[in-house]
Amino acid sequence: MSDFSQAVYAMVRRVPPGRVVSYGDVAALLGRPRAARGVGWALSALGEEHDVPWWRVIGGRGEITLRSPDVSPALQRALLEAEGVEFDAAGRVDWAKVRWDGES
DNA sequence: GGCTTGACGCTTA
DNA sequence: GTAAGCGCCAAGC
Repeated sequence: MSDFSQAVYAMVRRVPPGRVVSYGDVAALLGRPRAARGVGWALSALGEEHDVPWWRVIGGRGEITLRSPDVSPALQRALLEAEGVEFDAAGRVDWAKVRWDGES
């Protein structure tokens, strides 16, 4: 496991319930503003054994963007809704409201 | 060391 | 507002 992936997991673990962050934001917090793809790759590499709330990481527009067959967008939406994150008719969250800026 | 793939993002048309 | 293209970074082969 590379330092970058480890840093990604550590950062995601810091995301409090009811808040979400974009791949680009996580990358930016790690010092790589353009490494959104790298963040996505790291999360896609997550195994069964982990305590990383990956569902709190969504696309830059506040919309869920998944590619993994093991996880459906509906599941991620359900997990977020369970934490108090509301979705609008377009399937997007109240970005300005639930966006985590890196502070506890 | 170089090419390909992928949970992304921004710019331009 | 939607669609397509280019650029970004990390990991696997």
